[in-house]
Amino acid sequence: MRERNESDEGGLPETVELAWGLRERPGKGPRRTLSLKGIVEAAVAVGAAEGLDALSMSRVAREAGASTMALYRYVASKNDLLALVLDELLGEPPGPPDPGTGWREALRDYAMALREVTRRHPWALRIPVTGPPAMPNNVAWMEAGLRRMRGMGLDAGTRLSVLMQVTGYVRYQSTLIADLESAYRAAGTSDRQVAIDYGNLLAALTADDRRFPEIRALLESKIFAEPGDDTPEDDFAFGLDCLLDGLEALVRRGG
Amino acid sequence: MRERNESDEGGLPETVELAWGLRERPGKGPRRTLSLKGIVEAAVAVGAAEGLDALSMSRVAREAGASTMALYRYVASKNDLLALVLDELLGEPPGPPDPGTGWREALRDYAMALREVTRRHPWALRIPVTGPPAMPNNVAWMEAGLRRMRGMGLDAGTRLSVLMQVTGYVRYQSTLIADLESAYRAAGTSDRQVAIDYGNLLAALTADDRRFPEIRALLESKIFAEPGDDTPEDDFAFGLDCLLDGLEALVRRGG
DNA sequence: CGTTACTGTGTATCGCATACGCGGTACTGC
DNA sequence: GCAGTACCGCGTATGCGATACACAGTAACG
Repeated sequence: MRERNESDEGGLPETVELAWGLRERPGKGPRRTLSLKGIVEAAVAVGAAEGLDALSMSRVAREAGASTMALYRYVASKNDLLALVLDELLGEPPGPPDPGTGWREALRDYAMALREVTRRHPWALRIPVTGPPAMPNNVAWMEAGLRRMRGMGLDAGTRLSVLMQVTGYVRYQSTLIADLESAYRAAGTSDRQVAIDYGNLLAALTADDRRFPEIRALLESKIFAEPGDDTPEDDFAFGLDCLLDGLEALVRRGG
Repeated sequence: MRERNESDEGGLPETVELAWGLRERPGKGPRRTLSLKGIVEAAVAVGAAEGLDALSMSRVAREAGASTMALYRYVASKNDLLALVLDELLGEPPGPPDPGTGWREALRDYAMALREVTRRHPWALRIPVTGPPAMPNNVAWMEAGLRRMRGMGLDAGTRLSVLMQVTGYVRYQSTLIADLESAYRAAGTSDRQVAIDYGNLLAALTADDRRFPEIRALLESKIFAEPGDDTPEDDFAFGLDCLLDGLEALVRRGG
């Protein structure tokens, strides 16, 4: 028989409990002047304004109007803070689609919503993800994703697998796009110029080199020099549809 | 009219030139006691033995038998060294498949080869990738990938897009698997135990919570408690085949 | 043989995460 | 009321990280 409250279910990781709002304060000591929420928001503000590299404990503390060490009364480590930041940025998942929406459209919409999140916070893509989803919003997104896969007729394991595939696709593509954009932000040139530069780089490296016929053919097709009207978002959607085609084959095959 | 040699084609990034073996030494000063290759190998050894966190400049220098600062005579920054490490680990791409092999099998084999690389060096997955492929082995893998897509009848832009999709899939899945394995290596338990633990965690968090019907259904299916015979590698292959199905639809549609 | 460019290295700077201990505070049980 | 106690915010200290810089030695060049 345990004397503690139910929030104290054996050995949940501290940060997880904090994020879910379990673990209450025994109102013993002085009143707290900060709040976990405020700290996380300060961290988000720093990251958004100055990037992940600038997101140090001291910088966050300054933003929150406290000393560096005060933060450690609220989070166990910087990694934990970053995990909380990720969940904060994720926000709430989109609500369920209109009834009657097919799974394909529903999943596509889900991916687009996730893409929107990563577009708004590209810097956060560099935060390493350590484990399976355990934070509130993350779990809520998981729930929402599973919800949208109802009509697919897949068993539990497959559903999880497919969901991770969609999530992974969005994450990876978003990272690529973010890299591209930061590249031309850094160079101060246009995105087209970055493509042209990369084309020139490849051309210089593979010049007169018989080992790279495919790449040379690529270069001759001028896709770097004369990028079409495709935006990165078009590419994103293209790959997504391709992925969904694969899922459709899976469903047709009956799981 | 330029007096420098051809290796000095205007403004290639220094590290890129170094990796490709352009840029020769004007044999002025004392003989070098180290080599770029040796340093990269030392870095790889450290990473493999002690993980990415332990891979510091001083640690690598000790491994290479030199002082910390000596390394900076060979690489411009730690980031550059990491880029070289990545290319070293990548190694040479697999040769072309047997003639007559269909694109699907060829691409599948390509993905499996890449998966094999990431399996051997899971720690390296945490090295952030900064830009498009420019290092020798990386470009060679790109060439090899494009080569295997010949029969697909896609235009240049689409081919690149598809190749990134395959690469991204392998990278992401490998990262997930590596995280899983490091989790149970850290916990000292079995992989099954990690799944069980995660299931319990989810169960505790979503207990009696009407917001998470799908997750509770998932838990009731016992996939965490009684993992089937699926290994992570099976999951990997499953998702890959799914992705290839999507590409097949693309090809059938005619690009 | 001086000049020059390059070598490896020691030292120094600066920022980082975080352990630790202090003086103060507000609830608890009496 | 009042002592005890558990918690607050913070200053300080530690140790490690990347890397700028200056130095003394060395080898080719003129």
